[in-house]
Amino acid sequence: MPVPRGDLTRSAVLAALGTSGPLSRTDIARTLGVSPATVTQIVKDLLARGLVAEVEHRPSRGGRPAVLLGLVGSAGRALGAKVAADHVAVVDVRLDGQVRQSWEWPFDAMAADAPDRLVDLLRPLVEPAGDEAASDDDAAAPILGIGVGVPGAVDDQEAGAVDAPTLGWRRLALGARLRAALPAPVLVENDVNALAVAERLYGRGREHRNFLVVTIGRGVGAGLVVDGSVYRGAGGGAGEFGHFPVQPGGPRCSCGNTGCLEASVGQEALLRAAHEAGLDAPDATIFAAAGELFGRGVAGLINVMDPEIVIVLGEGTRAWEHWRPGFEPSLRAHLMPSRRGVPVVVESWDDTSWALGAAALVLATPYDASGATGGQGELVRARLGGALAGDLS
Amino acid sequence: MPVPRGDLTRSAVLAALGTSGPLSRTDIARTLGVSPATVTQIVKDLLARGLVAEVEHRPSRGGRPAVLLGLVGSAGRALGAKVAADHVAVVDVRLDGQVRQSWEWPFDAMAADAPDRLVDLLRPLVEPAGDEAASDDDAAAPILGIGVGVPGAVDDQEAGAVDAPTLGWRRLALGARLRAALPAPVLVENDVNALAVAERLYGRGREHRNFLVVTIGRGVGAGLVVDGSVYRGAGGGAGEFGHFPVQPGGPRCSCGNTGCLEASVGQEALLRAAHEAGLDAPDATIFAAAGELFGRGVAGLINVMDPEIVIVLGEGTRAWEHWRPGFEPSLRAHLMPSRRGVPVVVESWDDTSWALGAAALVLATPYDASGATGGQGELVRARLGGALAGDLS
DNA sequence: ATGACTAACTTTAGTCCCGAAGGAAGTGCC
DNA sequence: GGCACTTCCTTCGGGACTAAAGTTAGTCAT
Repeated sequence: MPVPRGDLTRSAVLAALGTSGPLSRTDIARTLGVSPATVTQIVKDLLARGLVAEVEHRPSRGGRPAVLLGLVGSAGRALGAKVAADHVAVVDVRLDGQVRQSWEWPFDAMAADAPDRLVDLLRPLVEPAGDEAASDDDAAAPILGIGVGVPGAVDDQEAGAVDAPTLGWRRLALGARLRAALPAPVLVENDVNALAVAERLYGRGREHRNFLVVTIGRGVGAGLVVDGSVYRGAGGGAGEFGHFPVQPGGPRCSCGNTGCLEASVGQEALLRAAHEAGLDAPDATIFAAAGELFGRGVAGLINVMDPEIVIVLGEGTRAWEHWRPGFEPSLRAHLMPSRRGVPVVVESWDDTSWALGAAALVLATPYDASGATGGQGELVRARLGGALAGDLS
Repeated sequence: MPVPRGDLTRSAVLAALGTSGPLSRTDIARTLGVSPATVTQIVKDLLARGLVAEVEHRPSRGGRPAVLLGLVGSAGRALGAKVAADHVAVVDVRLDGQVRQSWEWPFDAMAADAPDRLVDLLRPLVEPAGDEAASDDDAAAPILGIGVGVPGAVDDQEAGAVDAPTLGWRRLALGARLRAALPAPVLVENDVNALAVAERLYGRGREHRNFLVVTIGRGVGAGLVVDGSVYRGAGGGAGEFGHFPVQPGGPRCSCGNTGCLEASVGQEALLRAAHEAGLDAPDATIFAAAGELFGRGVAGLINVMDPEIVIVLGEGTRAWEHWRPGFEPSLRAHLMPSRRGVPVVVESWDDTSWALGAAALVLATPYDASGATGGQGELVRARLGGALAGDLS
């Protein structure tokens, strides 16, 4: 069923290589649903530009052996920044997803000049001091763009206007501010959605077109991946799982309502519960109660979204053994029968994960067919295409 | 941002005309994001086939007047059938959405030969007795296909395997059975999803690409429209809103769990509550409690999906004045601040609505770019394209 | 080795759609 | 009427992708 997809095929080829490891031309044609002829053409161009390379020859099983193609990791890199209320984490990632370097700085998001401070942090990374630039081979790789993950709703990636109550940001045009001050495309997105993109590119999501990413930590969030791409909703607010009403008459939430999931199982809620019980840290009882609510919420989400898999991430997963006893039974008890088989996996987590997600926004752009990234996405693509071998038209 | 869409552009043109009334060629080009040149080409072909016609000339406002194009309603028709536990409702609908005729028959879905009985009901409609065939001009219009809406999950429209506990159907290959016995393409789909398609084609959904359809009646359901098309989930089960856990420790549901929305606010639950209170019919108190739960559930859905609008449908809406007092305050109390503006509209409802939704499955097929309808969709398209003017290739 | 077979590519002729430029059909002003 | 102006539509050359038919490079039996 040939469904042409415009100039995006070139990006799709990069996507296939970026997400599914080395592939032969025929593999690519098959996975993209594109004709082998087209792949030949496009690969010819990509080889000339130095974006892909012939990696090895897969031994034949009775036919001409396949030539495996791979992305040239050093052909580009991206910066990813995760903005939290009190700090900023940044990573520098190669095109193939390998982390080159990471940083973390204290940051006061509430400050009036927070956007300018963010620029101050990022600018040196985009324009390294000329002297030490040559110290690393990869440093020569062009920066394709900067991804910024924020804990809030972003109206669209093009405009980059952020509503993030926990950062004290209200309709802040972060995208425009950063773009004006930094010499690279900037993509701003909700932090959980960014994680979902990363998961789709490099994680379990590679094998699934419909899945959910759920995070626990300071807040509670969800990323909805629908037909292979992240669903942003009408106003970029899809996946606001933190304000799922799970507890009638529950505690008041920062959003003003009562009974929100986040108000009961967010980090702050757990600490408050511990404090009220006269403890230093949440104990098993507190975690069990939180796990019970979280399990019910996730079950509701699974029932209504019918995903192939659910991936649990976030700082909270470090204490997962405490969550599990409450979570598992509650989840199973509220899943409808036909959803019982949906795997809910908890993945490992480290401090750079959020920032890596933000970087994935940029690295996924060449592969993005939905056009959600708008003009900035075009810029990223242009940098990737033009930077190495110049204009080969 | 030109994104070619393959041979589907022809379908997209029909879609635009079918959903947005008469349009000029330029209008079509604009709404589809396609070049005027392409529209000219395609329209030329469609005119030759008799699928569209030049309707009138829109007076100019200082330029060449636009020639408005419209669908030729009599170019095709579709049957839509809604299967319920105790009856089947069927409609015969023209290409432009106008209902030609409707029927309703008692039906025992639990019977072992239910699929055969359904065939018996539908066959005469597809193969009308030759004598009276000429009585109606439209009867000459080819039947493009038969849409069947069922209250359950359908794995995919191509296979048409149905899981519908309320009908006693478990992995019933309804699609295959009907296709083997009826001389027309058959599309089987969840009834609420079918309604969502109809709403997208003919209702409020015309102006929205992201919205929710929520139904109340015997059961509770939801249809999720994401980026313009109905999201079916991994196993066709997306939108199973009836098993949203809203009431910890609530009544036991037919699915085996407790606290499901449907177990508290479905028709049966309301009648039982009335009976337990010694009443003939649910009173204000019962409706208020149900409305409260329903409002909370809908709020959760809105918070997590971020739709542009929510449309409430189903038999239950006939008694909406009883639901509202419980529903409205609960909904507003649980919506997060940035969702307060999302309109929740209750639409009028009549007995043919479900069946009309099923018919919309077929009528939307020519417009469907997602490929969800598979081979049957191709057949529908072939009938539409080939039937009138023959093969013009 | 020599062919039979298989699978991975490549070439070729053709289709679909686009951008750019131009023709067509009106209004409004002199 | 004549001329500018606006908007709608069409024609034309070109790029992207395809299907179908080759070509290449291996394995496997004889």
